[in-house]
Amino acid sequence: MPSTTDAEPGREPRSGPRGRARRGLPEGSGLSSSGGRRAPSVTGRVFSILEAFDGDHRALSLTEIARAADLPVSTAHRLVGELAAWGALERGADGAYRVGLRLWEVGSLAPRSVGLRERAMPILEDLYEAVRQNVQLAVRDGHEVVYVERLAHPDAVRLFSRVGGRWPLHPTAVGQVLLAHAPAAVQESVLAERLPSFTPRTVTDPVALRRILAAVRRDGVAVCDGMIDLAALSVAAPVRGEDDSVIAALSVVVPSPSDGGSGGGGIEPRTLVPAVRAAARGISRALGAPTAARSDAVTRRGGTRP
Amino acid sequence: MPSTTDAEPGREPRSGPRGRARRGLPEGSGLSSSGGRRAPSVTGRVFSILEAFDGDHRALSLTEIARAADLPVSTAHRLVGELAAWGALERGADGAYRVGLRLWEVGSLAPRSVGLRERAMPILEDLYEAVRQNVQLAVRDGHEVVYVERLAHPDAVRLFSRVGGRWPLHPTAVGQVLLAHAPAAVQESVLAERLPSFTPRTVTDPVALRRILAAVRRDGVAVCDGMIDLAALSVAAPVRGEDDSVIAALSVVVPSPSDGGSGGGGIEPRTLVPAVRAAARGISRALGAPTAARSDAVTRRGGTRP
DNA sequence: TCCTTCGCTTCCGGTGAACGGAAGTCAGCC
DNA sequence: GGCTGACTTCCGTTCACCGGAAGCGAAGGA
Repeated sequence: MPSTTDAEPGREPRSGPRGRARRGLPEGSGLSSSGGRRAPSVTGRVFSILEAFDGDHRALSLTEIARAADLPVSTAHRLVGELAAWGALERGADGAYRVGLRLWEVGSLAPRSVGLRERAMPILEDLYEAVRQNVQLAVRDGHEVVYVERLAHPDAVRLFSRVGGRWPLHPTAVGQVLLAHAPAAVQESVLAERLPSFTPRTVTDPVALRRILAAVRRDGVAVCDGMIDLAALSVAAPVRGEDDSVIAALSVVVPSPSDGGSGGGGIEPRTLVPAVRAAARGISRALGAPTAARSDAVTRRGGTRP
Repeated sequence: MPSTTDAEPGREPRSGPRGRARRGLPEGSGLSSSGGRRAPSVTGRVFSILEAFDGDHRALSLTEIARAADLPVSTAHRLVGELAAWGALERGADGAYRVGLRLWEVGSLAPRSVGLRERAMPILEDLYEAVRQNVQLAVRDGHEVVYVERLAHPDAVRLFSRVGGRWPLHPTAVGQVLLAHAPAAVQESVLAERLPSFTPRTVTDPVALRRILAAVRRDGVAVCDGMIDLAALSVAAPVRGEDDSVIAALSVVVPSPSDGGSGGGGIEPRTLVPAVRAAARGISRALGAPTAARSDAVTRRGGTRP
């Protein structure tokens, strides 16, 4: 039994705040030179070096890497040297290390991001042209959404998310779509967590969330108003794969009408629903989803090509 | 002296055909159980596993990985297990391994690809809207171009390149631009190689190529007609960074007018030059390039937004 | 049904790759 | 000139890694 894929243990919730050692939690405060556990494989150390980089830390010195990865400098030096020799890291003229092109190349073979992206792109383009706002494509990984693609108009609402970035599932429209169609075990496990709140409008109550998820399944769209940022409202719809399961979600983010300030010339969110739904079906069809193919005539955009 | 970045040793030219062992070359043929050299670090083995994946091999079984990476199955099994546990690889329901989302995430922190891409995207979009053909953004790595982004219209010429893919410098317009502005050492070293030919029109003669590079520097554009694919013509211009050095190249690919067949309703390539040049300057400006900023008024695209 | 094949997984003893403290080097700064 | 902080090199010890071999289980053929 090849197994593994489905049950998914939720992949350790994205290690704590950076800089904090990644050992256990046993405070103790002591240097713990003997007690502390550690995943002591070379591979593990390499990973912890890679994890030292994130959206806010794209360039790190050797010492910073060593500190973030909780490794002795000399060890970090050796490993970083190997990583840089292969091209996983690159060293700038300033001596700082950055993620290298080679690593990006391999990463760009990931079917769940780039593979998906390639097929979705033309349709995302069209949707973007139509709304001239933020258009996002995301997948679920464990208990989080990972943004795979994003087209952003310079004048559109500024978002907190980022291509390659992660967010919790419950306060984002894409997350709600993905959660609503996730295996029951995942849903329960998310609902059992204490969910973080970002604005007064963030829904964190399990009962309320459960109701929302049911609505999302019923309507085929999720609408999130000001749950992460009071100024933004997003509308998302599910993207289905060959086996008709939901593998991604598509969203448009516009200024929130309920946000007093900026939203002035905003679009009425209701009008976005058909466009988002149609685009999501379009992508599903491009991926070979059975149900999307059925209503072909209806969903087809623009004129037929001669 | 932090060094390293510039001299660039050309990074071992993308290991041979896959499946071929990666040991030295000493044919010998023998099992070489004792003689054979090998880069025997764990990190190196991990890399050779990652290298087993490429555009034509996005899903591999354990045995295939072991064969491609030239590792004993049991060793591959252990390492692949660690990679999968972290998320660098993912195992599908079919038991095959694919590149994982986590690796893609880290890769998407690479400043030379995604960082560049993020700033270039809006301008690429506009150019794409204008020409409705293939628009590409690429950087140089050693003696190759690496394609960082690509917008392709469904009806445009089908290209051989791929986001995340590599090609030699000399037969591509982006490559010629990047080579023309590369450090002298790199240029000489490329010109000294025996350059592969792809079509009858591929320029491989060092003298001719040198002339082309000079023209590219003079004109600020490269035009490549049918050097990789007789049906395609591409026009490229340089993108400059903060220090005014060329860090990327932008191109538009259209059907070749000299190609008898399809090119029918093609665009006259000459007309593309200003658009490509303007877009490249636009990106340079967005990146903070000094020369691009200067002629701001001239390069500014479209009307000012109210 | 039994046998073979093939791919994956597990086990385990020997060993050399990796570890990391310590010392050396180099800038920048007081 | 001495100090600080970051990076690099050295080297003896040790334990993580290696990989052959055996065990499994599914698929296919007789």
